[in-house]
Amino acid sequence: MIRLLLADDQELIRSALAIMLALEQDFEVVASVGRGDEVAAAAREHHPDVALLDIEMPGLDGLTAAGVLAREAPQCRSVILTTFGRPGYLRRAMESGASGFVVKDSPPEQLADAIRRVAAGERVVDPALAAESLATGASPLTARERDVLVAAKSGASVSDIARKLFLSDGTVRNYLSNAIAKTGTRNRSEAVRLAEERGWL
Amino acid sequence: MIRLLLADDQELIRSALAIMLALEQDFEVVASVGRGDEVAAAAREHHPDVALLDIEMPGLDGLTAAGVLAREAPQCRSVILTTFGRPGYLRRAMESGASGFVVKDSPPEQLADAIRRVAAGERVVDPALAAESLATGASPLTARERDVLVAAKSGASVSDIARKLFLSDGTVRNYLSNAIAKTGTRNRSEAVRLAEERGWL
DNA sequence: CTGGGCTTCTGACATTTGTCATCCGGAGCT
DNA sequence: AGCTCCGGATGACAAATGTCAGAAGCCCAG
Repeated sequence: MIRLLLADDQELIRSALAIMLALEQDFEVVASVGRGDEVAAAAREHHPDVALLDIEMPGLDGLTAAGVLAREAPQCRSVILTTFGRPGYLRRAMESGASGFVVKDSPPEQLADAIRRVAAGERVVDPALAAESLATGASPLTARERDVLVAAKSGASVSDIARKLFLSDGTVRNYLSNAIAKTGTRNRSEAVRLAEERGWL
Repeated sequence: MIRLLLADDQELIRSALAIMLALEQDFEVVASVGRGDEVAAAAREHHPDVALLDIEMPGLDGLTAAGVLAREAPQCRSVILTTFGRPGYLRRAMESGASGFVVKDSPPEQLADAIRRVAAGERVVDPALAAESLATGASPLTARERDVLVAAKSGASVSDIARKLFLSDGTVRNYLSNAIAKTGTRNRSEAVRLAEERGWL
């Protein structure tokens, strides 16, 4: 019997997944939470073998939650289950100690299969995604360049960003300029979009 | 017996929902598609009473699909089932002839309840969302202002937008300036974000 | 038919962005 | 000790963006 923990902020999806997975004879859903920061406590209480984590959750995102689990409940392996097959997410998931990565539009048997293999100690990754991940490669951005892009996401002006990061305006403009050059885009918004798509933020 | 059609691009979610809904004794899932442009054909073939439509789908979005259904298969009512509770989506859903609107993070009983009521001829809307929809009100943007914002979404420059819409650069700048003023924001990107959140695009 | 709103355009202007060259100090490597 | 790379900064310049006033045509409601 494989004990499962479900973490997804959308109740409807969480319940539906719980019901679907419970139909498999060797699965048992022992806990189900709607926030990333409830994952660790639930794992301590219910001792799941595998945690299914959505990335987008209030409180704590799934990638970070996987890292916390790896430290605090090492007997429980993590599978990231998410909408977006961003290559950068995959990389970060693996770095955070997750054992599996499944996108929400894969066929249902694939999820069950992934869970069984992860429970057995294997690492499982959507093959199409793995290929793309290798192709797009790691982020070319430095830490600061990333910070500036993140701050620019909401449409902030140069001086807004400068104030938020305690930098001078000119420095911010330089970082933005570098980021634009490295991403091969033509302005701030394009750079933000591309970096976000690639999972570099 | 209420006959259901499911349309959602994420296979996992679609299957999970199908299994969950099939557990209700008075529901029968008669069709399940992954693209908006397959909805009408499936409805013609399987005569569902209620169609559950996600908004984000390849081919044709759920809102437009609801409009098509209303014309081509009027005996089938539509329920929009989506991740985002954007007030503007609700308005557009109702204008396209949908009978219900449920967000994906509502509790599962609420979905079943909504389906039954819609099948019985009622209109059903998430109450919290309805309130917000009235509060934020209709879009203050003119058709052209909206066009320009849509074109600006991907980070295009003024002249890119101008070429795409067959306008002069100056005109585009005026529309952008108006849109920025009407949204009470401070630049293009903020205006785009806000308008998108409000469902004005 | 007159006024008002929307669309489209122009030109002028101030501000913001993006680019470039250059500089300094610290961390890390050889 | 030298070298290089990165973070941080300055100043200057060109290009893009945002603002404003004005003007013409169009359509619709009163």
